Amino acid sequence: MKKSITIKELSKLLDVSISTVSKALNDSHEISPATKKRIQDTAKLYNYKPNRIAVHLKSGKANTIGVVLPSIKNFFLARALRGIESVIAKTDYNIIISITNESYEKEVKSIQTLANGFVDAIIIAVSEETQIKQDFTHLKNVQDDVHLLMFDRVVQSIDCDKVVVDEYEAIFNAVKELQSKGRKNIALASTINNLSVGKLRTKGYLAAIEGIQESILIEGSEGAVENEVLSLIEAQKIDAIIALDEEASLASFRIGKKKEVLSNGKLSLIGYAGTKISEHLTPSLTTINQHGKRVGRTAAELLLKKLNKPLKDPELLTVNSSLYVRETS
Amino acid sequence: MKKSITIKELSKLLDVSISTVSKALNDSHEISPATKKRIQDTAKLYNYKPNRIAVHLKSGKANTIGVVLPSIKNFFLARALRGIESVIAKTDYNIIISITNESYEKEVKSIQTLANGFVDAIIIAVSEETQIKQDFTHLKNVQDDVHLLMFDRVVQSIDCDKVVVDEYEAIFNAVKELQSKGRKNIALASTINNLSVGKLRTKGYLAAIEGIQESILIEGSEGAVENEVLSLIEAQKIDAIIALDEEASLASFRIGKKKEVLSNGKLSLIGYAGTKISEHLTPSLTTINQHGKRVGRTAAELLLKKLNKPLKDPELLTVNSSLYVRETS
DNA sequence: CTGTTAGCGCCTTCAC
DNA sequence: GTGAAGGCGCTAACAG
Repeated sequence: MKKSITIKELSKLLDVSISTVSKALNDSHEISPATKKRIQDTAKLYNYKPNRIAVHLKSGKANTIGVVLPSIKNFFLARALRGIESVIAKTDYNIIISITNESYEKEVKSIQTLANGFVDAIIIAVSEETQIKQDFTHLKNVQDDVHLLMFDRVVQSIDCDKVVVDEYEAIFNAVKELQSKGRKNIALASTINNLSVGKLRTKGYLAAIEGIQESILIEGSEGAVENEVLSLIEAQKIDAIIALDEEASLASFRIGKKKEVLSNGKLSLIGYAGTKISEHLTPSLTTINQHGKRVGRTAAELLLKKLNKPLKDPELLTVNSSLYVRETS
Repeated sequence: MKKSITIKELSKLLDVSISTVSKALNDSHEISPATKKRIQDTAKLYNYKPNRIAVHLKSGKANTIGVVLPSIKNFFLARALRGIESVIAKTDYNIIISITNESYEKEVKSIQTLANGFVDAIIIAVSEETQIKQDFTHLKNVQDDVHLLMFDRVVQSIDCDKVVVDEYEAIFNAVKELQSKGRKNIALASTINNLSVGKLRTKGYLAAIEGIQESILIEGSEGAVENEVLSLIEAQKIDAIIALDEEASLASFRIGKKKEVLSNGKLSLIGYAGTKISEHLTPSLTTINQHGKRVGRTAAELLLKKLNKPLKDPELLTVNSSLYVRETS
């Protein structure tokens, strides 16, 4: 930790002015080739690197994009992150990630850390706690400082660019698919009824069963879902489950497997889960795939576009999901 | 994006000096309660927030720790990250994460982004490509600017704080465990023979079979491992596999399952994989658990300690892993 | 109690 | 072709 050399020190060393060094290092035409070389050489020798903080303060541009995620355990968010990265990597922007662990407080802190100078723009998927609390002032305020883009977990009342998934339609279609196969008692299992996306999916389910069957809602913690699924199966009240998230999907799967109704066609199960685990389950799990990577790419591309011409109105882009039919349906 | 208000603007607005505003906002005792309130009130009104970049440039302290990870798909690294966060969250440091996707180039870029002013310290697990390339100059140089701590994927030749897992012993013990159960033809499957940790694990394996059996090394891509496992099983050349990473574990699992040797005791399998998937496999997978979260916590705690008194010599801490015996062994 | 000044590291007119 | 000066937003002596 001997601290990098500065332009000032370099100027003293070479007995030239600070501005000469600066210009030489920026390859200005105002400096003679001779001194330019002399300066650049010693700069290299001393391993000079411009202090980004100073450059940033001076230029007012961070050249950095902040990505705020509630979790990275979440396979969808992890894929979305990769999508974002794959796009940003081709530009001269840097990416900085902050994880909120679904906490409101951490989200506020993250946003403030990033916004006040660190980054030019923020891509965020709002945390669960924030969506429960319904307090979005930190998100509103941050728009003063940086360009804001939300994806997946989106706040309606905030006017900014957004990229979402066709939650409603995806579930609606999945239910229709089950119905077309003769399923008449389709339950919905969810541990994410606090999330905007969870609510949208539930609406899609309700719309699809409208006039066909009564709704069977299984909501709560992973354990609660397990218990309720168990009693519903034992009472033979259901012949299919749509699970809205990985926890609910695996909980339903475990019970279905234990009760031996998954392989013999007594119970269909469509869930949300990562490809790897879905394929390795026995029987393998039919899932709704939200194309996280594409969502991330779309978000990053939209952001870059807006960063270039910030004038335009906010946009809302939707990425369609698709059903990956495997053995449980 | 109307740009946050600055102290200067505030001072003009209130017709006091810049430093008075600064002091008032920092709750200095030098300022009279009356003006202090007046200033703080209008600051709040205009939603003033200090520009962190300027504070940072001034103080020379970023109050931020950078975490550089090769991947977040990797369950161990994801858990380690959570461990790091859980410790840092209790301090007033912020965390900033950068993902290298196992790329040397991205690692260099990440380090440079972070080091030149952004952060006070860097916690890194080196990327695969870097370990193949064996070019560590960027890591050596960065030590001029920030405190460096490596974990898991560690570079021997660099003198810094390190937190590692007992790779050698863990495998050694796992092999001994298999041998004690009568296994005589234990193969090693790995897609990570490029990594330092992979090499260490292989050494542990070789030491454990020394004088007992010939080594059976299955190395390469996930597909290559699949093929080789298949032919070894068909030739009845092996009765156990130790797989060094999730890909090799799942590849071995798939083949073992397909050939129906996993449930009837013909083939034992010990792997590395996340708890969730390991438990959901049928049969469930015996794994070596490296306690990623504890590794992360240990790393963060060590770093904080060093950040307080930077004088002391680098330390090397080891976190022991444990065997989670499930159905495949 | 309030204000002036200097400076963090860099870049950028504007003089010379 | 080179250098001096000012300023990005903020803090911290030091004066008053």
